[in-house]
Amino acid sequence: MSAAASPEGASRAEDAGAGAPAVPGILPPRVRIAPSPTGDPHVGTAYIGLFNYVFARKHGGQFILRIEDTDQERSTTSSEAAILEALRWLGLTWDEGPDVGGPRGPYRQSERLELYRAHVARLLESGHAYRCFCTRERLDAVRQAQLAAKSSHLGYDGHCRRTVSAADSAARAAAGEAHTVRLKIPEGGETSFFDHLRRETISFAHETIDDQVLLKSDGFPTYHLANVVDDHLMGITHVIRGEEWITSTPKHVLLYQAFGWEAPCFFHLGLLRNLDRSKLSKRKNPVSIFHYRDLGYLPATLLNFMATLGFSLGDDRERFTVDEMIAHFDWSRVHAGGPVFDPAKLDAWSAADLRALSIDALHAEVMARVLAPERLKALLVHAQPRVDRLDDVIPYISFAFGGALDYAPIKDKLRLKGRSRDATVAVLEDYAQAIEKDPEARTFEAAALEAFSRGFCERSGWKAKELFTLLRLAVTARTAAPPLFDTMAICGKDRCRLRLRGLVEFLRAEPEW
RNA sequence: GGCCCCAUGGUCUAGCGGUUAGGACGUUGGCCUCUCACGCCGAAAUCCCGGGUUCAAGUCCCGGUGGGGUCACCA
Repeated sequence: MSAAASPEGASRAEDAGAGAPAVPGILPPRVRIAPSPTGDPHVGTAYIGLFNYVFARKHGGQFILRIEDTDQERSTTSSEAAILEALRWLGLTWDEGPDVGGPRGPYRQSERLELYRAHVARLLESGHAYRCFCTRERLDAVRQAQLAAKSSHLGYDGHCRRTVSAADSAARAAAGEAHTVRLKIPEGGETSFFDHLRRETISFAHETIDDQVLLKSDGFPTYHLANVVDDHLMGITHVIRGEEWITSTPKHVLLYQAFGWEAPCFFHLGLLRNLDRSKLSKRKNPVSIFHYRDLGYLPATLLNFMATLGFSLGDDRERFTVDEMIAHFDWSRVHAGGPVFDPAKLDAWSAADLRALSIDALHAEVMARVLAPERLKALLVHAQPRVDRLDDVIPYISFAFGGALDYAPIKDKLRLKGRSRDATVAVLEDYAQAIEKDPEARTFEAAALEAFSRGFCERSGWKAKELFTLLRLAVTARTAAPPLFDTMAICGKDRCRLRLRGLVEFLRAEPEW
């Protein structure tokens, strides 16, 4: 097999002097982001995307969007569409991807299954991988035993690797027995790779690496296999991703070696954090890109803010454009620590950026986004039967705008008969959590929300009337509003999520009743 | 718990052996002003700890501590 594919005219950027090259790897670079379409488009994807995009633009390379939809359980086409929409909104345009195509497609992993199977066959043949016939039950039992024994290494015990002969393995597979294919990690020694952001070699002893499943029993590849095969076939020269991947990089390196391919250069960026320093999560912080879009941040503000989370121009300027970031970009200017995503600072910058707009530009933004005709009409449908004068329309529909609400004026209404404060808080949290897990309700369409909510009532023991009243108060801070589910749909998932959490916080600060 | 990563005010960062440790958000005092906001001026607040290297350490090395990640037929 040939070495890593190099784009035409590619050259290796080496520093003539001593030490590491100023720009490692093959130039111009081909980089990618590979989001999994399993939920709302995440700011973490945008964050990693920004650095990939900037690096590609800096050196005249290509920025590729690849959809990693190998999880049949969780991947949805609507999520994929949302990712594309969100990245487009931010202006992180890709050169190759599932929508625009490109020379190394297809760019959706579910359309590349044959490729993965063929490559797995190669590994099986070369002895770098083996079939595993262990059942879920056995795997669970092994894990439980390891946990109980407080074993320092958790992971597969290598049962099929040791006990199933090559002939047996092939025969059982031919007979149609369900199995996975695992990577055969070498027994002694270690595997290391150079992290070009940290400018350091990171090593892992083979004993600490699990025999990773490469091909699931449903015939779909896992991330590790698909990622390596695709990065190679797509000519990816630099893998710029989050540091949650550091521990699996040795598996990837071993795969490159098994295939006889040259591995790309790795850069692992720090993970975005909540205020409490845990990994950014929607429980504690808005993480959907749509949240930032729908609550009215300018893409340039968000991009600039994310850029400063790890990158700096090198002087005191921190307000800069993506083009300025490209002009000044250098890996030595990128910090490896995981930064806290502080919404207060984003808000301050957003305020400053809005003030810097001309009135005409501000007007255009408001008309296009806040008062977009479709959105306004959807609200007018509900305002029409309820207002007496045109001038009352705006105050009436005001619940659909803005972020957090003040619940102090309706404090007394929140005391539902027979429901304690804690029970009220609990039901709000349960509801918010359950809605994320429901594939229908997640779409936030009125009918789906209603069906879900009625079902939720049955499960939780709350009457529809009392729960719906509570939700109306949470979402609008009013006792009178359009039908609840229309209201929620129009306000949108992110605004509702924000307000539900806002009410929980408000109630927690109240004395028990 | 094993392994791995990270470490400058509360937060994001500048610093790349010698600085009164700079900027921004936040907090706070004041000015401006019909209110608020903006704007302007000021203040408090940081090099995690311990060794080592060096004439000299926030800066280099080691250890500790703390935080984070990861240990799935999820990515």
